[in-house]
Amino acid sequence: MGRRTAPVQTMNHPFRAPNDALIAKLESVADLTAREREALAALPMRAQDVRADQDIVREGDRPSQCCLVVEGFACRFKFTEKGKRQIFAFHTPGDVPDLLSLHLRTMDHSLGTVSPCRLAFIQHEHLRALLREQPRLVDLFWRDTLIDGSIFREWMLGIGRRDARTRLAHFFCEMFARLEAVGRTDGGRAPLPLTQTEIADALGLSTVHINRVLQELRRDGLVAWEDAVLTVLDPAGLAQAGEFDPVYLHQDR
Amino acid sequence: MGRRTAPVQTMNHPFRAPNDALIAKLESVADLTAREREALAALPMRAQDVRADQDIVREGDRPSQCCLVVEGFACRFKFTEKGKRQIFAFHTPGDVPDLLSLHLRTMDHSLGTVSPCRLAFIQHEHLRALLREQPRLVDLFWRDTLIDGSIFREWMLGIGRRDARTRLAHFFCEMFARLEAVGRTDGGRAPLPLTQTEIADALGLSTVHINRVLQELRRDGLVAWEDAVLTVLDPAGLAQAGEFDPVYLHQDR
DNA sequence: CGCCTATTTGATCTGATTCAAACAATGTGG
DNA sequence: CCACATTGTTTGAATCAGATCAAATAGGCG
Repeated sequence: MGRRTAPVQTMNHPFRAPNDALIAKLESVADLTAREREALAALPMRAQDVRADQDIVREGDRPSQCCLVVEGFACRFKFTEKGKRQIFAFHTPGDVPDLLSLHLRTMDHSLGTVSPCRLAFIQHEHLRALLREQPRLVDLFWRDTLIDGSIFREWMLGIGRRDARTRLAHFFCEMFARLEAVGRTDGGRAPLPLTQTEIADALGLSTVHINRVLQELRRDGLVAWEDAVLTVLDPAGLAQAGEFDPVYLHQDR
Repeated sequence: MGRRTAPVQTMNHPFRAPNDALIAKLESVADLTAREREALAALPMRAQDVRADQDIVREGDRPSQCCLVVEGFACRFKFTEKGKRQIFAFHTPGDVPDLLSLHLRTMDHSLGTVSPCRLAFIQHEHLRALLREQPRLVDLFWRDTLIDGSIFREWMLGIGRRDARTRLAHFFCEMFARLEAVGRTDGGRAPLPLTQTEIADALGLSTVHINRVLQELRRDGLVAWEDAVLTVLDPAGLAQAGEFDPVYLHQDR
């Protein structure tokens, strides 16, 4: 249904420089000093538009740069030997999904676009220089890595121990909460330019089953989701259906 | 079968001071300078023996200290609202499973012992002082967090997309590889003081099913596992059965 | 118009769960 | 030292959530 038609721009916030996306994200995590903001604004990066479904970095690669998502949605994933895909995370503007390549030589999974994206690439050397100059940013990035891990655990809990309906409801809650935290929502609406197959691969289910469960959530008046836009119709009901408790997102600081 | 009988000591390596467990772990990750080693040896910590199945930190807690595993096995877990448990990780000597509490105020999951353990508690303030004094250690710990995340992703892939037999074989491979990396194996043997229920909770399966699949792996001559000791009888066969590729453990440096 | 991708529906199958009970090993108190 | 409780493992039978297979529908787009 035309999800690929979704423009690079993901609902409001047209950033001038790609650096602004990173600064905004970090400011949602902690207060930045003027000096830190300056240093981040001066961080050299090369912006590039990429269409949907393109690999950015592949399992086994040894990158010398990191990738900042400026606009659009990206995801991290890996295939089973039998060819089944598991998506580990969806990433939104301001995220640096492969920050790990700064400390882990070889990629243990792949990174790709899900919607058309504007990306910005940052050389490791520049990132290292920045962190040497502004050591407190190390703590911020480290903290971000920790939150990343917390989200992985929550997904694991869902995949391992919750039924399909709960999992999907929880997923919608999480995506909405995360997008809200970076100012990408509009009332009860949030951009969600994904296919049902991608959600299935993220939740460890089949596309067919996602479809059926999705109809259930719609029928129960909890959500609407069309034209790449998720609308949460009944926040409390959805949270209850998804056993959603946002503590694990650590948005408090 | 008497796993609770397992002594606090987990196969060789009786550490003198608890600090040595931490130093040994970090040295398996990177070379330490003499100064770093000294600083780590001087890190104040309070050792304590704890019996099996005890909670150390609970979801919702706001710890002011971290916990180092000196001997024994610990695990991190969380319950579903319906009371189902998912275990996210097993931790072995040298690990600091709740290092995240240094940067995330409230625990989003619990930490407990699985076997009798010797633990050592380190006040956040002391850890912070150490990292201020030896900034390179921040990178080591951050790297450790990243590897933690990588392991979470691999578990997610298994739970979401691999069948029970593959999952269990993979699990045995991983535990063996990790224990080997910290010098806790003896030929093809490694301590594994877990119950089938704990493995089930880690792999998102039922105890009954773990039992049946385990019998399969035994019948096929891939592993033996008795008296809390895992014996890998056919490393290549087990790795193949588990689709095991250790890249994600990032043991190379 | 015709192609491609995504969604939807129906029918069937199966890996894994659940329930229930037996069995085995260890530890405990009298 | 035995009776008994406790915890963990094993087995069998019934059931089910979700997968798989197959095909129809529906938009968007060159």
